[in-house]
Amino acid sequence: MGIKGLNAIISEHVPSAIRKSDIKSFFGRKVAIDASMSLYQFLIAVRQQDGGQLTNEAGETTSHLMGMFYRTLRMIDNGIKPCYVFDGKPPDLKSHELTKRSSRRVETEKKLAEATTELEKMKQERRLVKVSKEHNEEAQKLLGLMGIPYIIAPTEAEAQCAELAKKGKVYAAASEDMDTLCYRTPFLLRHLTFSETKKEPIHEIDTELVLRGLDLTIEQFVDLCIMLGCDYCESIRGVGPVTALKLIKTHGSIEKIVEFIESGESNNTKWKIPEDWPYKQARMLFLDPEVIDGNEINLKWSPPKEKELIEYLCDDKKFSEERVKSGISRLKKGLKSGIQGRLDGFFQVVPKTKEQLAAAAKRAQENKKLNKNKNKVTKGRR
DNA sequence: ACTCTGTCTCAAGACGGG
DNA sequence: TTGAGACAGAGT
DNA sequence: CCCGTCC
Repeated sequence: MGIKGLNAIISEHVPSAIRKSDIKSFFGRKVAIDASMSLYQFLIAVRQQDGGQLTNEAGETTSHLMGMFYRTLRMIDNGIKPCYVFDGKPPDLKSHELTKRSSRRVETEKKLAEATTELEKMKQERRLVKVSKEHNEEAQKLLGLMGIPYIIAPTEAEAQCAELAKKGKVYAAASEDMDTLCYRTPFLLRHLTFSETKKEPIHEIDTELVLRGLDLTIEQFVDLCIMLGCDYCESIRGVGPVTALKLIKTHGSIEKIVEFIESGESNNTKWKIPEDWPYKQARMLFLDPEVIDGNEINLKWSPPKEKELIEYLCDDKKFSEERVKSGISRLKKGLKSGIQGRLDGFFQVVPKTKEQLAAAAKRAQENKKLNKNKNKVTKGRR
């Protein structure tokens, strides 16, 4: 999941592509969210003292519903209209990664069985967390009752989120996952959820500014990400972020880099290109992912189905009726104020004038130089 | 001196009462 | 699981 | 802010 060290590269080389802002500045915006990723976080994080998940009387897990319900409310309160995107089938290339993960699971299961202390059991249990079909379906049911739209992506949710943003159906993709940039989402929002309450402001990453700032085409950027390390294939051992960027800059593509290394010109014997390296397929998964055409998608935010929502959450899942009812009124209120929401699409399709883009790129370049000069700066805290 | 690797750590949600 | 940050150690 | 509760 994600691209290793990409965040660090962007912060260092193109800090101006990351705009930091308050959640309020997204009022009226629509955003696409990777649902499966959220569910995973909730399942891991929403726990009780004893480390167990929240459940109803029948012992069915409710952590994911809890998280999804309140996080969604929180966004609605702030005038943000979320659309959730669920993962479809993972692409074949990911199966290597996935089998690795499942063999790790088997080991963890063994350790769990052998675990003696409660603490040890808890630790292993957390590692075993997986988003099941049921979790996904329950979350979809919840969203349906809340009147929040969702989409089931053909493959990767991130790719579909980016597609929605590209076609102006939403303003941005909201995710912690940097690989959303590889799908060329106009904007990526990080920390959208835990701003306000927590420390960090929301980071809004502008993909075009990243490309211009690094002076790479999208193809080169994707190649860079593959070399940094992605989910789809190996990277070249011994080549870290610094070298990867240098190589892409001087050679322009992985093809050329492979040629360069194999020809021996690099007078560097240690770098080993992975065998049968499927970087071309990986590249295509980023450049041309399987998605539903955004133009065919019509996102609708509807009033909540009050009675059924109470039945589902309170009767079935044992949520507090008082809280759910208050949630319902928050939903209705948020929906009303959202009617005159911003027209995300309009400004996206014809994004910025050339002048604006050029000015922004220039700023990025200048920033880059500045940053280079003050080597070893203490990381800005706040 | 620089870069990369490996190993360690920690936290991960949302909310509110005190 | 991820990601980040910190740090040690090895290779160039 | 800390720390317990939510289910």
